[in-house]
Amino acid sequence: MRLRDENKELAIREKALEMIVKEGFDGLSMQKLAKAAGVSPATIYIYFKDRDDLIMQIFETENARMADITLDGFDPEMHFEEGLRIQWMNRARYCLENPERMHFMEQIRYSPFHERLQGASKSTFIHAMRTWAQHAIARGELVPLPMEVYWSVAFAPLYQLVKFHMSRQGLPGSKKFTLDEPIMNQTLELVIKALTP
Amino acid sequence: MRLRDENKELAIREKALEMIVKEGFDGLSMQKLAKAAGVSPATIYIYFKDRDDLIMQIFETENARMADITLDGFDPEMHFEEGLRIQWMNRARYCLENPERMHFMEQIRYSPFHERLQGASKSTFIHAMRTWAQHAIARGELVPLPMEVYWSVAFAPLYQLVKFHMSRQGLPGSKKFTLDEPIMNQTLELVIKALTP
DNA sequence: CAAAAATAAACGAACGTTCTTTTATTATCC
DNA sequence: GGATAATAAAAGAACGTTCGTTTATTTTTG
Repeated sequence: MRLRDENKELAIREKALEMIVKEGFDGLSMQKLAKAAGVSPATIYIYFKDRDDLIMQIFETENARMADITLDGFDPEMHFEEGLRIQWMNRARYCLENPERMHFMEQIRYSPFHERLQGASKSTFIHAMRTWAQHAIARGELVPLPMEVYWSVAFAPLYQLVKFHMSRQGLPGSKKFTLDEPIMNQTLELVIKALTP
Repeated sequence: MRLRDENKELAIREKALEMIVKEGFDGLSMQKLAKAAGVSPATIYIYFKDRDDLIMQIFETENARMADITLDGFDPEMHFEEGLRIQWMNRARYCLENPERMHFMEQIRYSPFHERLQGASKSTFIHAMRTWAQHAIARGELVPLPMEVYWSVAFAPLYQLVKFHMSRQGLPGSKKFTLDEPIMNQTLELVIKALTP
């Protein structure tokens, strides 16, 4: 029996992600992907059921990677401000060090694929975030809010900053925008001001 | 000479938008679109140069519509809080009344199409926003900030709320989330707290 | 009737996927 | 321990279909 060459699967995954980011979903064709990854089209179907399965599997992998990085050094028992700061740093690190993967995730998130994947998301991650917020509220470090309101204020500004950074031009008419640590801290202070009693 | 039937062009645009929202970019085929719009495939090419041109023209139209609604009742000379409140209401109104169009815009915004369209965006809109913010800073109603930081805190939370609303489920594990006026005001208050001195 | 809109039909190219064959690797046997 | 059978990976070529677009023709209307 012949063993699978895991480099092949990896090459397929990486090239597929790259093609989607560069050319969008209609830019990902199985034959072009096979050529780019240096395999036969049929080989792709050894590792993945079909085109959709390929895309979904890549998404799952990236989702897990993102969750891992986000929770690095984080503890749900942390004080609110410390936890928020760690999460911002972790998320920013992921986004800035993996711009291509980040772009892929966003493209999925706003495509019809996403609703097919909603249920599969890691609930342990969400659970950790939820208990952390609840503890912070109980300790009086965070104003009591519906989770969605809290989440929107706490993290959406960060992702908007990342988007400005990745578009390499900020708002039209501005000079180029770079998301550095002073900018991030400045924004984080505003968010903390909004969320602490 | 025969005149163009503007209903045909409209039908093409509407059906194209609908198909992209429902099935993504690879779900938009010219032949299926022609059938859906009740015209011949060749007719589409009377109104649009090619597939890309069709998508871009729809985007331009929707962009203009969005900017119009956003600026409804808005004046760059307004006080900061009043201006922000009007903009939030306008944007929310657009998003909630046109979920399909909103979804289309987001799909474009996160696709490779978007970078081809960056330059074409309405600069009068951005200009109005910029002078409004600058006046507010001069009057001491708004803390001085880089435009990107300000924008991220001022509007990103609203769009995140809209996204929760449109996904019809909020955060995993929560009950269904509906963006109503109390929720919006509550979030807006937090944002104002962050941005005012 | 002139001219542009609108169509039906067709073009080659590219699509996702599969069929058939070959290649590489492990386990088995003498 | 070398030959060989067994098996799955991998490849190449091809499948029928659908793609975006165009051509040739007809229909409509100023």
